[in-house]
Amino acid sequence: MTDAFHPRSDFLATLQQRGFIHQCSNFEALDEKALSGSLIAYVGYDCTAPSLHIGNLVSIMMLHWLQKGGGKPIALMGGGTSMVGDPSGKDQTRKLLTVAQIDANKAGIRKVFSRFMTFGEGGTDAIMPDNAEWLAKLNYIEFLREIGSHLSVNRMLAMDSVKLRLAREQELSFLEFNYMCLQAYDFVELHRRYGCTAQMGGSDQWGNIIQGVELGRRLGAAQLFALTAPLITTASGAKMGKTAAGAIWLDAALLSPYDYWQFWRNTEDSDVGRFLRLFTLLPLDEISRLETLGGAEINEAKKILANEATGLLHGAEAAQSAAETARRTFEEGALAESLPTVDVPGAEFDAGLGVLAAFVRAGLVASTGEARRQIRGGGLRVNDEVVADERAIIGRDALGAAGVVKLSFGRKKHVLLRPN
RNA sequence: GGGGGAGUGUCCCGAGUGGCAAAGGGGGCGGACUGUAAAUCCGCUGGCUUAGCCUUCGUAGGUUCGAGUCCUACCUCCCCCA
Repeated sequence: MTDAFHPRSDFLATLQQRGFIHQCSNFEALDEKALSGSLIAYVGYDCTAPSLHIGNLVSIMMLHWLQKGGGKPIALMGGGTSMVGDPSGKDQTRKLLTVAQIDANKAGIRKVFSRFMTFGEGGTDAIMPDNAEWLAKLNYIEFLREIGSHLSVNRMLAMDSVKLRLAREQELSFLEFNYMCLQAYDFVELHRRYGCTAQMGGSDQWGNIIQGVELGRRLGAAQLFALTAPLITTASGAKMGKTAAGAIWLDAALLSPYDYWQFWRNTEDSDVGRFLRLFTLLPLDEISRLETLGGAEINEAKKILANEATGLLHGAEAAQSAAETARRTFEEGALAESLPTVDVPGAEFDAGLGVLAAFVRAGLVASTGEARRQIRGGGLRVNDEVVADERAIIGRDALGAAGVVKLSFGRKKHVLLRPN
């Protein structure tokens, strides 16, 4: 739908060229608004996990480009909506979170944003309100009269998120059903408070966002806009960032910069160009050059992707250090001391540490049973030697010059064990 | 309120008739091949002090040498009737 339209505003032009746009409620009018330089737009983030993950990165980048294009980004914390839980795209009701959990999650989530946009009091400075500010003190009857009277149940029942649940005969509680009402109200409230006129999000949010747009119109507010990004999958169709180890978290405490760098380094060939456009700030002509690299040369493009993406999130220094660790580990086969390290009491080394326990201790495998299986499959190595005997003992003699033992799980996951 | 059906390995789907650590997928992980890619092929995919032991089939009891499988009660969900 967007190919035919050529936005005049920097903001939309950039988003379009970089592949951020899936749907827009009114492309021309939004472009007009952005061109006038007064576009204020928001993305909502629920506090359902201790950190945001890579799936949230697309919308964060949208906020970044918004600010760069002269707009004002609002990163809305869903402290209030997290009390309810968004049923979109889910088959089952999510467990209700406690207030304490939500607060803890919120604390983990908010710190990411300052890396992607500038916060402050100025006209295009980003702000970060929390919808608990207005949702928590809502009066039920008042809400029903003021807002509920403008929301159509017929309309909501027709929404995909609801229709799918009903069609599959899966429970949809009244609580969850209200989520979209609250999100619609958020949009209107942000317009009242800050003059926000656009809401952005993933394509799964389209229905919820449109509810807000329509509510705004019925309440006689100014025209509101919906702008969604496509669901990002890998070329092989998998959802981004889903690995057995868990989600690709944006918080360094949950996923080290090194592992984050590795995630990007392992991008599929056919995704490199698309990901460079979405997840880095590199100029487009540079990206087109990089994506024409073929064969093994595309590895260079992947390194640049990893450097840029990691640099954005964790800083250039962390990115460089991750790149260096990877270079030594993979290209030289040398022992890089900056690999993730686990300390083990020296006494255990003196006594001799069983391989099985050692790998569990390093966090590379989940149980001794798994360690055993991996040994049978040839997947574990100590100091680059394949472990053949599950009864093997790691003692002080295994410590190399650097005073550490290198444990490897597969080709790519390495941990250093250090006695202390 | 009456009648019928369903809940299986804590990733998901899903066989399962008294001998079951439980078929088969998907997903994931590992190995081979490569370029730290994809595709392909192979292996693994409850826990432990692993010739063995322990814990799993909605929950709690019961029958039996032995129960995912049979019986009873309960919980949850779905369908039909009211």
